[in-house]
Amino acid sequence: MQKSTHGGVRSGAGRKKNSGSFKEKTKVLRVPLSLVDSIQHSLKVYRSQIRSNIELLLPQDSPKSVDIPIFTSSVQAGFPSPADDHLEDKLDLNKYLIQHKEATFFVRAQGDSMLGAGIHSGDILVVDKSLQAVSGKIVIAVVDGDFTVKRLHKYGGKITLKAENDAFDDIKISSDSELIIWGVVTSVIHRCG
Amino acid sequence: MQKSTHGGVRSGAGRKKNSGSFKEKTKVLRVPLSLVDSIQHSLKVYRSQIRSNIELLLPQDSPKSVDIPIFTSSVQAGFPSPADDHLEDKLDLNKYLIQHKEATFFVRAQGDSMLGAGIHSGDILVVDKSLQAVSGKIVIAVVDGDFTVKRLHKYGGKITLKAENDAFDDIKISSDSELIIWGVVTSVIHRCG
DNA sequence: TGCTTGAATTTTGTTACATTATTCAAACAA
DNA sequence: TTGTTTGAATAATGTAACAAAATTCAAGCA
Repeated sequence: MQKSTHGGVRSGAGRKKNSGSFKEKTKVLRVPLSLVDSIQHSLKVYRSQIRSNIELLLPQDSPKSVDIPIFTSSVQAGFPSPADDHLEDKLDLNKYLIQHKEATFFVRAQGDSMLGAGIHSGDILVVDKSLQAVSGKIVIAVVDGDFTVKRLHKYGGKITLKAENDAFDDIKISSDSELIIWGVVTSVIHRCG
Repeated sequence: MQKSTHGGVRSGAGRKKNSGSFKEKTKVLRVPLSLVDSIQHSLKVYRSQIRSNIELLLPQDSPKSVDIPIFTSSVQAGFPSPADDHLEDKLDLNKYLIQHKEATFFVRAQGDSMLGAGIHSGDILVVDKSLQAVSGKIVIAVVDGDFTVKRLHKYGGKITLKAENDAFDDIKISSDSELIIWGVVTSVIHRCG
């Protein structure tokens, strides 16, 4: 039997640090069983964000603690509550664009698949996670782990994510693909420059 | 040296199952460092809920919009016809009491410290977690791990949780006590029995 | 009868471990 | 030379194991 000689010392080889799905160190935590599912759901979404290189901007107000909301609506364990001072009567834009501060995020759009809907690459999308994702809305969705912005169509029990650009294909949601509606796009901020 | 004879078999002794702070089994999960803080914050709140034996009722999720006719006129000559589909003068209690469905919870009040504000023990409180906890609001707060319902007072940088009943003392928030504003009470449902 | 004590048992935060995934240069083939 | 294959090196990741702390309660004591 010929011994392969591919072997030998390979200094410099090996997996790189922070090459995991979170791109950072991890830690083990003990949590109650009833929260396991929702935490894991959140981790899955979080992973997708990172994988898709999504730039997530939280509504200004919580400057330092970048709290990614952990628990989605069905869980009662609380969100961090920013019980700050009140500012009031200023900056109408926030009030105008944001209905649910706790559920609103800004996402920078990538790609041109939604040009027809006025969404250019680089635009900032105002996303409300608390809105019902009804047919016809433009949604941020996670399909099989990948983030995408499309218009949601539900018809006859079939779900389709439609691109608003002929150069892009629609995404038909088959029964074995995984769809997570992450939020509904309520506004688009496009900067001319 | 006298050997104490307290020892010996003690069948039946030992810590009881599910006597931990979650009152259920736990599991270890590996999570990214950047989420550790917010998860632990949520766990702390969750623990407080359990410790205080809070009865948490989530808004009914899909009860098909419970429309109850409003009797606006002083003359209630007959019931409005249910066939009178075309809405407008109908009130959906859910819609009326709940502004942010994702952020709204019902909590059953315990104790009489807020009698003056019309909150009786056993009442159901509608709590909106997305509202700003400004001075003067009745809030659900977690003070050093304990749930409580009080009126929030901020004055000159000092925070006080005021009971609405002379038999109860106010809670002054010192700098080393921990205050988490859990939500703002928007309505009280009192059942006459 | 009531208080003290420590054995029994569980919780809980952390470490250890085994398996999997990833990376890359040496070895090989063209 | 240039590209491809291979497996050693290294890190991620889910789970098991562990130790320390917390809790419970009956035996022993006053």
